[in-house]
Amino acid sequence: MNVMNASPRRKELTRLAAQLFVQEGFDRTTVRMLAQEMGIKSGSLFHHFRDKQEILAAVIEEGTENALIIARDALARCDSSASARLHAMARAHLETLLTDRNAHVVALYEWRRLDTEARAHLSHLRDAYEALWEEVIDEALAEGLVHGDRFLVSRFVMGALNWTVRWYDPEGTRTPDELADELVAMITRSASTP
Amino acid sequence: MNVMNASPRRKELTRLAAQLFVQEGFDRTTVRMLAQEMGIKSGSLFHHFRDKQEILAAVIEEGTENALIIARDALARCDSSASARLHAMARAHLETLLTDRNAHVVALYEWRRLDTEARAHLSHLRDAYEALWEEVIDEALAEGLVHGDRFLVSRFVMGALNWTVRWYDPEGTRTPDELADELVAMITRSASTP
DNA sequence: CATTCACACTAGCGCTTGCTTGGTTGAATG
DNA sequence: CATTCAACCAAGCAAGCGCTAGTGTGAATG
Repeated sequence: MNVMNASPRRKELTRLAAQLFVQEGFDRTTVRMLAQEMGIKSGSLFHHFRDKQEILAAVIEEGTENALIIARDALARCDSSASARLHAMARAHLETLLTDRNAHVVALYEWRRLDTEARAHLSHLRDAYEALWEEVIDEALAEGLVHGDRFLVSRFVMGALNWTVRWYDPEGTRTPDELADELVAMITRSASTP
Repeated sequence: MNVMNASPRRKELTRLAAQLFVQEGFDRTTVRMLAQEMGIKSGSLFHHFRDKQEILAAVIEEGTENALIIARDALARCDSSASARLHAMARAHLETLLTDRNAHVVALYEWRRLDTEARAHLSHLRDAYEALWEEVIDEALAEGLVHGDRFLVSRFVMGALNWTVRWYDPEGTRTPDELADELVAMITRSASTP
């Protein structure tokens, strides 16, 4: 069994697992289905993962780590104005959500299937990500770009963005960036949409 | 087996099932757990419901029907201004979401576990509800209360509201009505929060 | 050339699952 | 008082579940 997530084989298996978990749900995805999708027999699966739970944890960990990296990167390379940072954060959020879609859908829907230890570990990652949001929201509040309670605003914004996985059509006319900008415009006083 | 949802016994069983589905998730809730919670044996369950799927459908149907009733009622009894109707709709949404919480959490999380027929039937109910929202949003757009695309705005608003089931604490200081008003204020140009 | 190692296989154990079957109640109905 | 009927129970079947044990590879390592 591999301990690190780093093994390239394991990373590929994790990606496949994410896809199946989205299609069928975690509980309905059997180890035999996972194995078949991976082109191996069900027993061989446990060479890469201790148990089924660990596959779920690997999927969610991957997704959340990617989200953190992309968000930090976006914030680092953008303008330092509150508006620019707000736009960058919203765009980064949708970018991860919609490109790394499978992993995030799993994280949103199957979080409760994690056992206590995995949940504790992954909570830290998620908290780090949410802290980024609250930071950016704080700056927007300070500049009067948006109004309201910092906690509430960040929850509302993340809710609106996360909900997109339910209805957004990548084949449609709107790009994720446009979507993000529209949301920011909606909660921002100065912007206008003719 | 009862065909109608109307049997009082069945309604009570549905309520209990909703609670268990929230605690454990649909797939992890066994018919034996359901039966025990209901104070009967597992076999007796199938006198009330054709199969496990039908219990899930009953839970979601109940919740969605209630949401429709409450929303229509709220719209009927409120002022006819776009602002009043927007507030009423948001408040109604959170009221159902948080009082009939179990059923709605199940609807949000376990929708995909429904089979094709049940999903088709319940989709109509849900569409009727969402149509109410788009109507109210349309009026708000027409009066210049909010700006943007009708489709996008309604999705963003519903996302922000539905997301509350993940973090809202009924024991906390904020009432659902305050929450709803805060969200409306956030997307509304004229309001201000000192 | 011997050893190790990652990776895969076969076979199946022990348990739980949703659901069925056939029968028993106790109250309401004609 | 015979009949009906919703509601329940006891017992269990067939299928599927996660996971384990033991073994076989071919490539890399010493």
